[in-house]
Amino acid sequence: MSEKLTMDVLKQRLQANKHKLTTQRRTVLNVFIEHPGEHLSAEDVYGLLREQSQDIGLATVYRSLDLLAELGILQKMEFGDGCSRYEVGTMAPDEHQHHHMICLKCKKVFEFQDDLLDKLEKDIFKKSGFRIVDHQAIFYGYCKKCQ
Amino acid sequence: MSEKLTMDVLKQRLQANKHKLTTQRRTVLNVFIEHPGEHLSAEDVYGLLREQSQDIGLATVYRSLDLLAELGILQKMEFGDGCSRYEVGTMAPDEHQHHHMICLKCKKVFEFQDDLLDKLEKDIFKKSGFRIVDHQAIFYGYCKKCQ
DNA sequence: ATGGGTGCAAAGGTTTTGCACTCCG
DNA sequence: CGGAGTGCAAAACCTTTGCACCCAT
Repeated sequence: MSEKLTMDVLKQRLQANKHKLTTQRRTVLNVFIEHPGEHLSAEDVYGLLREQSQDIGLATVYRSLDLLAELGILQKMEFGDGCSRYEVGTMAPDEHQHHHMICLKCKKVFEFQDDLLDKLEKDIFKKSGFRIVDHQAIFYGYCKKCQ
Repeated sequence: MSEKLTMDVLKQRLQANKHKLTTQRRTVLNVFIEHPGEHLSAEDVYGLLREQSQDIGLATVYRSLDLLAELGILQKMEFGDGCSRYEVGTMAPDEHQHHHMICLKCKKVFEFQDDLLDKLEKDIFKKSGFRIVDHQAIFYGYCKKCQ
């Protein structure tokens, strides 16, 4: 069962880990709530906040993204474009995952729902004893329009 | 059928793409032949070459790695540790893939043979029309020793 | 011989860090 | 209040680039 992402979740997880609920952390999370399904870099978040005339330092954006990822609220990912990107995580650990597909021509990011990787993870544990807690899968190719 | 990685493969692929076979490119490839199964960064390769008293510039290492990846000889990957890493690719495009598992405690990289992702790729194409040509899957967790 | 390749150093881009100041709990 | 969090600028990285020189073809 998925828990919806709200400011309460943030507050709750911050407190549980003895962190403070600051304006900046709330503002950063809010950007992700306002931009569902996007894969934002630190610079993206910083830019969006400055557009909203929100006063925040770039270093704080980096620190907030790190923390939110650590708390499991955001998921960090590398698309190989030179910067880390973040999106709202699945809140629930055993939920179906979505994977990312990047079109090599138009550079757009597509998503695909799937639970095949769950099966693969169980396989890996059975055969090697490696216990997986997270994963990242990126597929490169050509989207319907570009191929 | 897999083609073994040799200097001949390098020579052949360079010529096919109108590039020159230089000492530096041979030396870089040689590092990977001497270090099978490792995931080397540009700095790693540079360091290993300097240990061997091979005279090469860091920029050239970067350029060679880029080129070798472009030629399909090396595979570029991001483990999220701040730099790109490379390893010898599968030479054959439709061969079984191996995935990477990174232990969050000891930071070691483990590998796992599997062809489940082939199935997933076919699935994706069928359902979304996205044609996949490459992928990267990384699993984070705890290895047998560390959990 | 000639143009691609190299080495060096400088520049570029992303992320981290030191430190004084701020403000949440 | 006190210490975690912030902002700023500097530093730390990784990677790319400009340019003069070199050397495979």
